[in-house]
Amino acid sequence: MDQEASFLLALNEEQLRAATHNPSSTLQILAGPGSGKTRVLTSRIAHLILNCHIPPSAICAVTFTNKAANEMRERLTKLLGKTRVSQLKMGTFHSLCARFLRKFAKLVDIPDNFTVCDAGESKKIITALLKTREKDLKARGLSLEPGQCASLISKAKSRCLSAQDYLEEAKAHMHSKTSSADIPSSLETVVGEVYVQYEATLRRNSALDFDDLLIYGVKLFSGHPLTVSWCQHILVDEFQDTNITQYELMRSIAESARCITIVGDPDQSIYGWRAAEVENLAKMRRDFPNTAQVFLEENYRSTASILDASLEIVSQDTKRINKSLYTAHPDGISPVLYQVQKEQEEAAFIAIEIKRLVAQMGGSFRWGDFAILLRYNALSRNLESALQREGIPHRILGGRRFFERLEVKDVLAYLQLVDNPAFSPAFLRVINVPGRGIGEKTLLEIQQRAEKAEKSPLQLLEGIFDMRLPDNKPSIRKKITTFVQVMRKLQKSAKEGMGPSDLISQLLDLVQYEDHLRKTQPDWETRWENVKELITFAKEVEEQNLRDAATREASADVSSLDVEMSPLRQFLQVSMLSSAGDNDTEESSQEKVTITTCHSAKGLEWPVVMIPSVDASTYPFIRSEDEDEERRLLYVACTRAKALLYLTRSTTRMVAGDQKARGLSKFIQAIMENCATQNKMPLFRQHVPHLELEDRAIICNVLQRPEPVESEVEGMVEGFRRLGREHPPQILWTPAGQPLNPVQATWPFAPSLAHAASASNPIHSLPLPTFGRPVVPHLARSSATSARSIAPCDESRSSALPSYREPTTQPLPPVTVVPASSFSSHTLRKEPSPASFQPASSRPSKPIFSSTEETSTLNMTNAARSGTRTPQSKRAFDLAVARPPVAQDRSKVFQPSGNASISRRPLTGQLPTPPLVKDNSTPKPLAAPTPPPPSTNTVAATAPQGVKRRLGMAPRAAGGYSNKKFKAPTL
DNA sequence: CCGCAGCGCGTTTTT
DNA sequence: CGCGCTGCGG
Repeated sequence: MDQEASFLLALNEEQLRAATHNPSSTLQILAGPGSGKTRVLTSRIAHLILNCHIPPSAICAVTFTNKAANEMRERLTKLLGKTRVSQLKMGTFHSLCARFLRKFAKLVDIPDNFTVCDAGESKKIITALLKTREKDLKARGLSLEPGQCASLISKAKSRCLSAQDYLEEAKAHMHSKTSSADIPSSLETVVGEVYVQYEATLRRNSALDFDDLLIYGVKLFSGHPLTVSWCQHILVDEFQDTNITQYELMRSIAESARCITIVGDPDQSIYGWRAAEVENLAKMRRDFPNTAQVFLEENYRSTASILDASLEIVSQDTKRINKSLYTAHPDGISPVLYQVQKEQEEAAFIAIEIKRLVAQMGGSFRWGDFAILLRYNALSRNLESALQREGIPHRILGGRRFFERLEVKDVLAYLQLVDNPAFSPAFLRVINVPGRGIGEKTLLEIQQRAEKAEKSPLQLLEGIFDMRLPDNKPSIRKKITTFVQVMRKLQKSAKEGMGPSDLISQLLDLVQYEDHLRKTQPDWETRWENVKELITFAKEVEEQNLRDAATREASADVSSLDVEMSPLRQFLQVSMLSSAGDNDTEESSQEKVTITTCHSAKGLEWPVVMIPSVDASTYPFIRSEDEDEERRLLYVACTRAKALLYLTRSTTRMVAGDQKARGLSKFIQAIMENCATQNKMPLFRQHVPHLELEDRAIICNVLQRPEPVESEVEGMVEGFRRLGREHPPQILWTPAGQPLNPVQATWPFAPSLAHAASASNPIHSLPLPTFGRPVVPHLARSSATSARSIAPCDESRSSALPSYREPTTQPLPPVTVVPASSFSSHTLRKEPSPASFQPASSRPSKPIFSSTEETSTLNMTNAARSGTRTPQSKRAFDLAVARPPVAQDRSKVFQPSGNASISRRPLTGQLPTPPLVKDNSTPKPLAAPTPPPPSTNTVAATAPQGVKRRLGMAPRAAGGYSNKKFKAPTL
């Protein structure tokens, strides 16, 4: 092992074993959440290159998302340097296949200018195909939705079944009278026929859909072994989410070397709906009998109480193979369950709580430390409103939403057509954009004529334009003139090598796209912004390409993949295969609360995670067929949290315009009941944690951050208190069932409409001191207690601690409604609120859209609408109701020195006796109630501004926490 | 061909 | 409630 191998020293025993396992064999790394699998994967790659002397270009690393690929690339660059990393074959299955297919298109009989067809376009094609069968189906009493049909075809492709295979399978079903689980066999035949036509359509259009990229990849690699002979080792991340085709792909790439490393966790398998096969883990061991397994069971991410609760969720699955997972981290704050009556209250709770936590952590949390994880995107509505109202900067990692917007798709369609004139989905999209008086009828005629002449629609129009072909009776030549001219101009520019960003600019100019938006779209301004955003994106891609080309040149990488691609084609491919959030590594995103789905949160982590809508219709999701997968999904979401985890729900949900009652998610209900009947300490606490010095110490310890200075905490807490925010009244879970009585008190959300509207004045938000680099006396202690610095100690791992349980919880009293927190116990007044304050610059540039594509509009007005002002004192809430004697928080285990007592113990749900239990059940107000300040200026003035701090030592590098650019969030 | 009004429907997850 | 689709009139 040479001296470059210092990276291996950072690994624990198991990680090291995984990273350095015999490179010429197959290996499965089964890694629980937060067990450092990315680190192991990158270390293994570095090991292969530095110690085993495998050339980087002979290594293939596959990730599930582009984001994961980018992160891995970043980490590897630190270990290996740019040059070597650029030579790695790295990316998602889809992007890798696309790159190889461009280069070797001829070998699998496709044109090299193929267009990647997105799901929307696929669906449109299928809709059109189904339309011709509508009557036939109806006559036979059958019905087939385009979406359903598309998904069946996609699933077939995910199993590596061609249209013919599928039809045969359908036939077999018919004869044996065994119908497939999804549909009756009579429909299956229809789907098979549509599948045949769909394939033909794609080929005619020189298009591949997402699944085709994989299928043709398999064809290429298995039919032409020379195209993968470079591969000496392939590594696959998130293996539990691969489907059969991806497995075949992996196998064909590994065909000659047979050296494979995979990382996976069956507990985190959440893509079954997309035909992922957890079975692949077993299949791999059958196909490669010498496959070794390494288990990574130590969690470095979360506090013990978060891990405990998460495991309690996932282990409800009786079929699950029990796996151990432990942490050396302290218990920390137990996960919070907070239930309210209305969805708006739930959103408001989250927004207020984020602010409260920021204050209580005295600037050690920034907005980017918070994530709100949703079951589906549409749940973001209320949250956006609430966050906007509170002036909390946030971003929606809506996945690919950006590339699905009308204006973005329009522009892309033009460019697709430039690159691939045969691609009629793009033609159909833009032929009448901007309006050229070409409607359904004209279009139909064009399509029919094109079909007859065996030409693409664009070719036909060019013929008519050049008068090589006759015009139609009502002339269409006039209508299409500008269109053809535009296309020709763009094609010429593209041929001359013009980059995509300039091409877009030229296009926008030629078709007067801004005018078109202004005329047709009510929210044309944001849409125009998006178009400009696309140009920026294009520029970034261009620059990246140039950089890559430069490093490639320097390294004389012969086996490189992307050399021959035109910048336009490159850009289109990246656009189709990446989601908006992928390249979102900008610092700006660090300053924003992240809202995203549980699915796309996979592999990510945040100090604070909040999961709303933990109700019976969402977890498991009503329409989901696989309850176990839903449970795992919640598990994945919970295990994203490092220090604090919140589950919230409202007892009613708006469905179809009116409120419907909804119960607590059964996954959580079961846990609550369990704890109650077994008289166990609840795994979820039902009041918001009041963070004390020791809590901050533990949190900062887990996050490997310096602790805040107490004066800072006091200042920010006071600032928060002055905002007068209160948590909406809580509905307590009780063992007997709930809720007893709905809350009668109306709960007006603090900022009035008037304030929300006049929010242009940002003064009312407190400009709090920025956070320098404090000297942190606890730092040494923090690192001493941090998990990583504890030497692996095997006996403690296996030895079960005495299953001792302290009878802690008194049966809960029949209180159902609890007022808000007792933190802001003064009257709500004309307190200037930061309601909806958000400087234009910090507003998300990718606008907040509703879940549906294209026609969605910015929905800011709703936020303002929902608050009704009730200038009544909320004091009653604070004073009248005593804190319920909720169970003591076992997280409050600490030693007077502030040194958290840390035991390395398996998480069994049974607790060792705490040496000292601090009762947190009657939190005191942070400060005596004071009358609200008379004016905004006072607020600003009283804020402790400009407190200068000494610069201290830099935080531990391992923590990855740099407060160089860090500004304390402004409340 | 385009814009508007009315109606019915229904809210997943992603490369 | 908001979206998309349909049918009608300019």
